[in-house]
Amino acid sequence: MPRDVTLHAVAEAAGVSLATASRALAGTGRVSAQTVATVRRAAAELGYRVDPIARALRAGSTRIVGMIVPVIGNPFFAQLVDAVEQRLHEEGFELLLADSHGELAEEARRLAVFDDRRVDGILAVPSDRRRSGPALAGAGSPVVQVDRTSEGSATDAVGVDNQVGMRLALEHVGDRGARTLTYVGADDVTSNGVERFEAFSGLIDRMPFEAYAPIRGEFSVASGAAAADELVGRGALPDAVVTASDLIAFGLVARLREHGVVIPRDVLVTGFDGIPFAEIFSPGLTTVAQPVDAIAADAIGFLLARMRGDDSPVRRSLLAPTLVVRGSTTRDDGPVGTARGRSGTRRER
Amino acid sequence: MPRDVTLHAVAEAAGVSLATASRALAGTGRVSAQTVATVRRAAAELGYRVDPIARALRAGSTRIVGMIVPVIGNPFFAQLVDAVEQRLHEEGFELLLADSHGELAEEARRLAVFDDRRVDGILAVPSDRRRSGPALAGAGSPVVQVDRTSEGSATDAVGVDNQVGMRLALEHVGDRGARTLTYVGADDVTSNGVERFEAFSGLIDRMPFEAYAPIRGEFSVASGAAAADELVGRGALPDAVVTASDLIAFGLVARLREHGVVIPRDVLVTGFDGIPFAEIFSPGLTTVAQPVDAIAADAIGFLLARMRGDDSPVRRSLLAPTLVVRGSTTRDDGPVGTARGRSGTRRER
DNA sequence: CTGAAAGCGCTTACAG
DNA sequence: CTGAAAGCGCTTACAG
Repeated sequence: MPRDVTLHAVAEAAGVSLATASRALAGTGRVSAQTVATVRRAAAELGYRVDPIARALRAGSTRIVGMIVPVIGNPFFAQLVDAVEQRLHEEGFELLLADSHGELAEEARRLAVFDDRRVDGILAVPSDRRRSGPALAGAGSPVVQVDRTSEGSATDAVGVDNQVGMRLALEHVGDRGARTLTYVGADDVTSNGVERFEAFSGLIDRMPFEAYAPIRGEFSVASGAAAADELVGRGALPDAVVTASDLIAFGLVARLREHGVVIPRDVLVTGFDGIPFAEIFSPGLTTVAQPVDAIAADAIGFLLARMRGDDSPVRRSLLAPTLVVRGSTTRDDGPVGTARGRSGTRRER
Repeated sequence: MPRDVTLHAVAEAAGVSLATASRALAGTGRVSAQTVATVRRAAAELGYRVDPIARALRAGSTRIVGMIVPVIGNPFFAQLVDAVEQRLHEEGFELLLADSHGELAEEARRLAVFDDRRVDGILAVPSDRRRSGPALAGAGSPVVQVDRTSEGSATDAVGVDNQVGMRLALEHVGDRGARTLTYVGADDVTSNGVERFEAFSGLIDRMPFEAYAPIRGEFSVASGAAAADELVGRGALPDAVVTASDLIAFGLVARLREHGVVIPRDVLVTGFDGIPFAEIFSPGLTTVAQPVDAIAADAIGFLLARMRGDDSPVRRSLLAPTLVVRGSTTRDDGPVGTARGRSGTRRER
């Protein structure tokens, strides 16, 4: 369908040329205040809205930002997309959303489409720490990596400070009396998988804990459930399990329950992310909550700056998370430890 | 940044005109097989990809579908967006996502942007049954309403069969021995709020239940929690609470627990939607699961047909949900009812 | 079957 | 400060 009211109509109504009308509306170039007023009035009366397609073809800017996430079905990414969409819209941009489903090839394909579509910028949650780099580096518009990073693509990045997060979780379970710990997290495919594990490992050496062999899989409920089986199979349970995501913690707790292990009575459990569901989970999940809105704001701030041509050195913003304490680490009968000693309670199903 | 390889370059390499190159690539018009092959080879060698912006300006089609949801943070909509994005991509379309945050004005604004952007079609989850109509009816491209419907906009619609869903829930709790029921759902602002309530009301008259006064708020955890307070305040609890969404059920169960009411021992509870979280909730939530993939597929099917010019009568597709039985309605000690009689167990906090 | 030309609706040097 | 003109990269009548 043809446009109803074009710039041509506005120019005609205002009695000026197409060029002047364009400049008056855009507020660019030297145009008399008088002319600007006349043109703007005409545009308003006619209900003129610039055609983004024509502008994009000519000016090269689409005012669209592409965002690619591993999977929108993960509540954490849903929260992130929500925050991003809102802020982007405030800035006058639209969001083109793509889901890589964690697949590298799909990710590359979607990034290529972003290029074809001439998005002005890209927000990417890379699917693979070591292999997402090339596709990101090859993008035709500025890229900001969000939540996760990949090697080999020197772009701005915004994410949570995993070091701080892990320390919060560890100090908390320590305060609650835990002495033996098991880490349940994700493998080395993602930066968060690596960083959270390394943060845990580094901190544990300087703290009065005994750490059992870590279990590493994926950021998923299923993976947490598998970890529960593994833990129970080992025999002695730790005082606490520190996980790398809320989904993992959910799966872990749910499966431990089936094994007859009661949280927090038998084991303390912490999550990571702070998704809304952690609050209504039973028991409420103590978790390291990410400042999602701040992450979105910073990421978009970086992206807008790059889009304006900012060529300052690449920067990485690490935002501090906060600990939200709930039932999964708090028991009515006070801190664990003294009462239970260092050996975990063994529960058979 | 200027395009690297344009149609012009392809035409030159193939030794044909721009027009012929365009037709050969599009597979439109009469072009000799020989020419088509030559042009396609040249395009492949040069790595040519059509510029969607230029094509859109000229041809009017963007191959972008806009989708507006009340809030992507709601796991049900996240699931829906996930399914839609996947299918749309299979069909060669991109997804422009907008979030109305349940506000009518925002919804209208986002729909206007979709028009400006010349999306080829719109998938909408209307925020208001009675007031979203005009904005939808005024859209410049085909619209399919998904999950919810609004009055006054005669568009295709796809959603779950609420009648079937409610019947599944009611028959199930009946089988489990419940005789007294309370409905906890959403108000009249959305079509699902109305339909689920009316389905409940209509069915209850023909079934051997005694229904207590319904409680209606929003499709949210907070609303479910408030309903729990209300229920407990009334004194006698029903044998079962049938809710209109999983989020409501979560809030309800979590708050009832704080009041000392144990599910399913004291009250059976059912949800609606079938979001992934229902499975790991404790107790697992028995819920009416929506066929999300089928809903997405149907919606996109309708939309594509309209985009192709199909002008058959407006149709509405109602997809049957299925019941997923979990712990919130199943107790080890068998059906309720006989043991507990018709009066609900009263629990004080 | 193929090509020359117009044109989608803007923006932006280039003149004046 | 303002206008005439070119052109972004395609598609599509219109001729032939």
